[in-house]
Amino acid sequence: MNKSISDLIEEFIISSLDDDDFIELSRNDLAKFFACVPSQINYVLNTRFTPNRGFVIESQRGGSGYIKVTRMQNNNDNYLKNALEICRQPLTFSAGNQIVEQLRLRDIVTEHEAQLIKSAISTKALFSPVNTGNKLRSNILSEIIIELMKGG
Amino acid sequence: MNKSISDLIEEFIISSLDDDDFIELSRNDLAKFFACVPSQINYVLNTRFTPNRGFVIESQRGGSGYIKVTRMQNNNDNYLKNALEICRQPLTFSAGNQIVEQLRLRDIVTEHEAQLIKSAISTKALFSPVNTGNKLRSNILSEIIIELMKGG
DNA sequence: TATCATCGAAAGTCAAAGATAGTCAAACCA
DNA sequence: TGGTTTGACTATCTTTGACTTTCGATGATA
Repeated sequence: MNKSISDLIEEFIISSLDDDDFIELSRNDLAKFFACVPSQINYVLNTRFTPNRGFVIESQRGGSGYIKVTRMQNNNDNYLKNALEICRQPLTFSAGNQIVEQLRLRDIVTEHEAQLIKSAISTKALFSPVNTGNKLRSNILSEIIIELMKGG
Repeated sequence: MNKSISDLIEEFIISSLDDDDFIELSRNDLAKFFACVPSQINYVLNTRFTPNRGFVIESQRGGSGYIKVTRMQNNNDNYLKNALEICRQPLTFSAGNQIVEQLRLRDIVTEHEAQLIKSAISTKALFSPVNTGNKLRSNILSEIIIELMKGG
């Protein structure tokens, strides 16, 4: 089989993950190493290192920027996979809550964590006349903080 | 990870705050020590030693000028009230994150909880072409589940 | 001696330049 | 025809430097 550059880049990243659960790369260096354009690194990450396949990508731009690839440890958990699938559809408050309760029952989250998540997805948190991302964020954080104020 | 000069300056200041609740520095001396221009010190202070992160900066110009960095230590109840106040305004991702980091620093939430909250208010979670509440809810839950899949 | 002008030594501001990474669509190829 | 490759354009974070503001010290003068 003739491997594409993308295949080689994929292999390189996967073998780098042998030792640790995550690696940090420089997009530009990696592109130079494989003699490709930098955006091809993004292509590989977007097509092969998805949450579905058990990876999480984080990055930072600017001076001393980086791309961090993390291998998930729990991505084989069938319930989580399933829940993620369900979350591709819109969820009512009640449906969302049921998922959170399942997470709790299976001990994937603590009681406290479950409460926080419920606050984050409560109708009140997600309601806003002006639905800008930033306003939603402050709404959600407000509800979480109110939950935290309950003490514990 | 390749640290930027700004990262190093941040670390230096934070470790200087290990012993005391405040330090006084000379902007010029610090700049010389890190072989950078003086205004880079301001950059670090403005981006990393913000009130949201729990620091107060005072300074004096002129002959015997100085910069004083103080670590805030009001109690957690006050902090929560204060944070709730801040949340009445829209928050950028970075501003939201700083609040979550404070919650962590003050041991109001665990590391795991902090990660979950960050997922909930991430740009990706709050982005949706159709900003209905239900769609947002499933977005947020997706990001949280992906975070849970990372394991730990 | 009291006051005031001046000067030098800080720190502050802000915008441009530099260094990364991200997006997206066209072109390419198997 | 669908997955790859490319590159132009964009977004974000850092570094730099020219210009501004403030403060204390010093010296001149009434």
